[in-house]
Amino acid sequence: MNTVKPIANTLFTLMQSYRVTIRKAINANELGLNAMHVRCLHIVATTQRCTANDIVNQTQRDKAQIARLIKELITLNLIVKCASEEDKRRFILSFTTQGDVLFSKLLEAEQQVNALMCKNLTPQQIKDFLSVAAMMSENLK
Amino acid sequence: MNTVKPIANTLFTLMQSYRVTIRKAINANELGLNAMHVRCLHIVATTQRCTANDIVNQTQRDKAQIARLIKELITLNLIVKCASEEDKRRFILSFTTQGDVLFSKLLEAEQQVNALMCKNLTPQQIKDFLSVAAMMSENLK
DNA sequence: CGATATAGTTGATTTTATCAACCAACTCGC
DNA sequence: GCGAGTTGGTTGATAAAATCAACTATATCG
Repeated sequence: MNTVKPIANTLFTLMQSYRVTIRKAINANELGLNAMHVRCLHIVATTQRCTANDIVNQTQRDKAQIARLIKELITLNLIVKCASEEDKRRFILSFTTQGDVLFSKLLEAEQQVNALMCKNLTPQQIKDFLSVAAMMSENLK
Repeated sequence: MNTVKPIANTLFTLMQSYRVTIRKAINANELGLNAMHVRCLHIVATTQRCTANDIVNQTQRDKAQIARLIKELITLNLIVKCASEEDKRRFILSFTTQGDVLFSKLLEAEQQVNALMCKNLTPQQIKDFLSVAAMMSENLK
């Protein structure tokens, strides 16, 4: 029986270590944040006038799940929603001051983990790595 | 607000594409197999005299979850368990003929996806990619 | 030999995700 | 302008996945 170890195993191991390290760094357990919460925060941070629908589209997840995640983030006082002037059905999501603080902490943790990951690697190695990964991703579309 | 895009995003996108492509290739939905089933199959295939406890240790998951996954794989007639002679508490897991067939199909699908991922990349690029990934993983330990 | 540890099983519960239905607001063709 | 169809978001119900807890049989060790 062929037991060749595919590329995915290597990447899986890497992503698993990454997740564990980040969660520890932002105290995710105590804050009650899971991976999807974090992904939502990233999207709120990077999408102009972010709506629930933007998150649905970018995560390819169910509307109900996203609505619940948003509600939880609002309850945690990390984001607020205000009515859109252009379309009364939609709400614009933005960070609270507390949310800003937490997201900054998250970014800092991510950058520290990035730096740790890249120890003993040259900028060229990292650049090559990223471009290969991007091409692989593109090859799968 | 700093919105630097970390390495993890690139990898996340790649892993997501990989998962979707593999699942399609082995008809995971029809077979009722999820990612954890597949991981268990991989571990059964690569671990001599594999026991439930081996899977628990390698996946760092709860005993109950692994027991249930194993039970499901047995129900699907993909694996069997027989008593260990050395220790009456444990069972040795192995593939059925049908399980062999499915796992071969899984490996083939993985190799095809690997090949697709690596299109237009040189062996050296892939080798570098893997060694960088492995070093990153090692850096996070 | 008895206390403690371990492998596996199962019940109960929690967490996460999905399906379904709904309402308000918007769009578009007539 | 109007009505049928579409869209954005909410909530109930349900399914799937994961975790916690308790247990029994077996093994280990002082």
